[in-house]
Amino acid sequence: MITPAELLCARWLDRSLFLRDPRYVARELLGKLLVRRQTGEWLAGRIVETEAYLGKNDPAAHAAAGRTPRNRVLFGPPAHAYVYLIYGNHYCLNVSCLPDGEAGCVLFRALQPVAGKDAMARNRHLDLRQLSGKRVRLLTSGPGRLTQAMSITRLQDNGKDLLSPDSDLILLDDGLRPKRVGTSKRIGITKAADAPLRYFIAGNEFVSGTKREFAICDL
DNA sequence: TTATAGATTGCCT
DNA sequence: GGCAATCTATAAT
Repeated sequence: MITPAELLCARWLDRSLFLRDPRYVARELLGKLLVRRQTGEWLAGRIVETEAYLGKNDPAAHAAAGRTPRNRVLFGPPAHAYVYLIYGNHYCLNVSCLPDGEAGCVLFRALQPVAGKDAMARNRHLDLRQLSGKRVRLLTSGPGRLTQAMSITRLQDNGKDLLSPDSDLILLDDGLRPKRVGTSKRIGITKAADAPLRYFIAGNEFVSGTKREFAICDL
């Protein structure tokens, strides 16, 4: 866990990072902080697992079908939140990449809680006292879990600039760098299922889908 | 207008 | 490991 003072010292990310290819951004975001600034308490999680979704050449990407009302954020300026409902139950959070007009994004698949754990547990309707050992993973391990923990919804958050000082949902860098990064196929998709576009901090207990095959990336 | 699949999760055996 | 829950974008009538 990190203190509110430490969070205030964390740096903003440079928007130019998000102009780059989602595969690069997905790796670069590992170790960074996703922060919900709400009155009373800040919630923050370290990004430990991501997936890259490309443009029209990636059949698994929402952008593959071209611009629609749902995916318009993907075609907009970089570093904005793309939030959508999946399976009628869960929200997924992505950040847009590449210049305005070009689609591409990174999906946030898992966070390690670093601040506001109590609020996260409340948002998840879980009792923190019962989350001993490996069960803490239930807080933020998985794309639907982390959005619920951070109370991210399409109505509230879709289209928000994640680098704006006015935003209540932002990305920060506290200087931590992952020691080892793993890569594997993306999880839960049927099209382009073999592309190795998932990235995670190797060994981190909040990473989802651990029993699958992976390789260690060069940093 | 109706049908279907989906970047998931949680509860069941 | 199997499968229901629950909504909606998109495809098929």
